[in-house]
Amino acid sequence: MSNNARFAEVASLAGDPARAAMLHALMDGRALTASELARTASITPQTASGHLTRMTAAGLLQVEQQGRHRYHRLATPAVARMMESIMRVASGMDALRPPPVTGPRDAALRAARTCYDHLAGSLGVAIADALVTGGHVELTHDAGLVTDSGITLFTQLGIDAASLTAARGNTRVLCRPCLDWSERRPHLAGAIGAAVCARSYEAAWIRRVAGTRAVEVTPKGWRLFRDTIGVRPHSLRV
Amino acid sequence: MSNNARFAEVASLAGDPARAAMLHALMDGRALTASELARTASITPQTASGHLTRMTAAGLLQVEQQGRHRYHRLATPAVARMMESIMRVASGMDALRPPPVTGPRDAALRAARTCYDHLAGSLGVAIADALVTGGHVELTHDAGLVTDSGITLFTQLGIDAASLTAARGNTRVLCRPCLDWSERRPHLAGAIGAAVCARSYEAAWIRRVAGTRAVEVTPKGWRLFRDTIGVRPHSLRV
DNA sequence: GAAGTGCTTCGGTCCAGACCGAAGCATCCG
DNA sequence: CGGATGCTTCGGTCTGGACCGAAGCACTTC
Repeated sequence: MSNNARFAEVASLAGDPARAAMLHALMDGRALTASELARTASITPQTASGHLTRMTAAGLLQVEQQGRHRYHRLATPAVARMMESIMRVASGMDALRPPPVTGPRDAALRAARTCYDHLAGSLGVAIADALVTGGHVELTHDAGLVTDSGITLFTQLGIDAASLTAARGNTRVLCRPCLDWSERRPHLAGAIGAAVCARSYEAAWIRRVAGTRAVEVTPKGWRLFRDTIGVRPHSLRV
Repeated sequence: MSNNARFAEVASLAGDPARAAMLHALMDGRALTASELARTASITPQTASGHLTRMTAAGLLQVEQQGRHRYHRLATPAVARMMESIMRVASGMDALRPPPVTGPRDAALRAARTCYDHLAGSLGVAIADALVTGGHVELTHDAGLVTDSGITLFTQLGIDAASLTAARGNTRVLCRPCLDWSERRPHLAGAIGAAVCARSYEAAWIRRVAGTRAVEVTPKGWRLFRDTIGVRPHSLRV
């Protein structure tokens, strides 16, 4: 199959509303069963099965059999990044068009959600802002860098930032900015973003809201984000 | 229209072979006429016209009337990034599957091409490698950083790297790595990548190959890439 | 073994949309 | 002005694929 045909196949797989809904449901990195996915997409199991088979064959999904359940997850982080980049175009971020009217159903998602493996939404942006303001991270739309003071802070949070220098003799801890489709400003992604998110679950600073990508911040989490990271409450729209 | 519907619309626009071909033809950042795009997609002008209207309405393309020609270009860099990220998934980079067999028609593209606003392919990767080896750039899969020696080198090449520090009181010049779908390794993107590419055209180190995204390196360019940047010829597959 | 649950395969319906021919507007040129 | 060129709109055909009901298969539980 030619490059162009493979490209079109992948894009068109993401381009069906039912499949898009299923892919979105998987954007938090968890693995869901076929029936759960069918429900979120509001289609019958047999229709969902067809979709899932095609997406797995094309390399978008990975499936794992467990008893009589089949758990589906995004095959690679690259798929999550692709979803993000499509969302960004779809949200018309760069257009002059006014921001879309948002229903109340989106509120929780806009406040705080996961973006595959890191935090996004108002919370994600506020954390990134606080880190920049505190001089712990330098961030452009292209890339990001953890400063020495940042390494200290992350260590204090229980994240071994220094070990994330990664590959090819780098001395600096770099991180990836990810443009937030709801906030239209960058938040922290990459290895550091993933580590912050993982640690936040582990230490119970945040917890999942059942059935969505939204997360909620625990009282303990509020204190920590405010006192240790320096998140300004008024910068959050919750 | 709901978020999910807008997402699906954008993805499905990219998911038609004819439209995908047109979008690919625009990936070098130039603006092409409707008939040129119709030809590259092997469809009639009236069919192309419909496609172009839809893509423009959805914010994927921007159109500029000039006499009786209508020039179409990608609306924003975000669209180009979206295309890249879909290509990456489509190329199955992360899968264990062996690299796809490539026809001779791809050879020029694989050797050197533009990726919207920067250099990619074997050439792009070789330049990135040389910069890393020379200690001019630090690069992970997440982000990149131009070192002091890099700033000196870029200045010497006629690129004012220091002015690219960008926004929010950053002191460091950061850059974005972009995973190459043909080489499966990162090359230099972001502001620095774009500046290198633009300067390369300006100084005639490279030139476009008519009708494709492929570029060819001029003799002058070979010398410069080898002697000044330190590109090792054997690392290029041309 | 029998019954229940999760998932897939098969068969058939139905519709969105990709496509082209023909015709209609613009714009440019002689 | 008249003819050529670039692009769009209109009308009609046709196919891919999304969808569901029914049936079949796999696994689990009683």
